[in-house]
Amino acid sequence: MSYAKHMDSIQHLANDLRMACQQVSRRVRFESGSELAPHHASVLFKLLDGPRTPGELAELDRISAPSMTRTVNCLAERGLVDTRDHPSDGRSKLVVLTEAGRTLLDATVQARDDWMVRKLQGLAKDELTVLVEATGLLNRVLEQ
Amino acid sequence: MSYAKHMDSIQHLANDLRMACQQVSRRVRFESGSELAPHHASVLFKLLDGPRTPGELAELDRISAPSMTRTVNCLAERGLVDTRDHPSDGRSKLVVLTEAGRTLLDATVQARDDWMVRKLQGLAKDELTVLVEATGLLNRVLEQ
DNA sequence: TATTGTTATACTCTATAACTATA
DNA sequence: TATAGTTATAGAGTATAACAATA
Repeated sequence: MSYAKHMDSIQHLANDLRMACQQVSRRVRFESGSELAPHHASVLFKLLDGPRTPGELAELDRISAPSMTRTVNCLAERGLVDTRDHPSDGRSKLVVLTEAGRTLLDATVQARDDWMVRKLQGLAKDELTVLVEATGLLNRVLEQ
Repeated sequence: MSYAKHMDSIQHLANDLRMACQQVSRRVRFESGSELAPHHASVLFKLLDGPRTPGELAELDRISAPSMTRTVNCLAERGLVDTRDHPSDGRSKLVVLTEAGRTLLDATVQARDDWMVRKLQGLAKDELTVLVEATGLLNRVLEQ
């Protein structure tokens, strides 16, 4: 395979793989029937590892601080998060996942995974093996 | 491999693969620097194959007809689409991509593909082969 | 009478600017 | 003086309900 052709095939792969990933991402949201808006789910996910300040959450989701204030208030009213005083900075606070928040998040993850499992169920074992390897590769390139 | 273990591995794969696809989808949007909002890009993409009525566009993107009216008006003001009379239905119209719309869309696709190419560039040939096969499998399961 | 698209209106998420409290 | 978060206000995208024109 020539250098040029190799490059060309990378570009084709880049386009096809990107579009396939975007399709999966879009359809899992539409078709898994979540009760959780994307930006709400996104915040709750980030609280799984532990408490975060509103500022951290805003930066992680690339939205403004006032927008995150609103989102956190909304999640708190729904009982999905609580806020605590920050242990070392009196200006700040910590947002933590409640039991209800964790339960709803678990259900959301499960619904999305169920959708994906249904899609994968028709595949042969060697095809699943290819996807396992591909997932590892994707995670590796995403670290860049 | 037992049945139970096989099922378990499918669930793990489903979760890992879904999250990897969502990461790709999210990061390609954030990091490829598009001038085109997602819902605008989505409409322009659907016009690549040919003209569509506003109703068709609304249904394809799962938004209401009034929302699509607004989006089409906005795209028309930016010169990215034009509207024509529908040839056989006087109530309807056809939305068509302009030359400027096609140019911007091409640039958007190229920026996203370039992002993906950069991610893939460190991989070996056999790893790229795995991703080519995986892409085919993803497209197959997405047809379901 | 049913359907396509638009207008009227309202709600949500986003942003920037101005403000309060603390570092 | 700088920083974390909130409040005030506005813009954009979405929705439902009511309306116009055509099938």
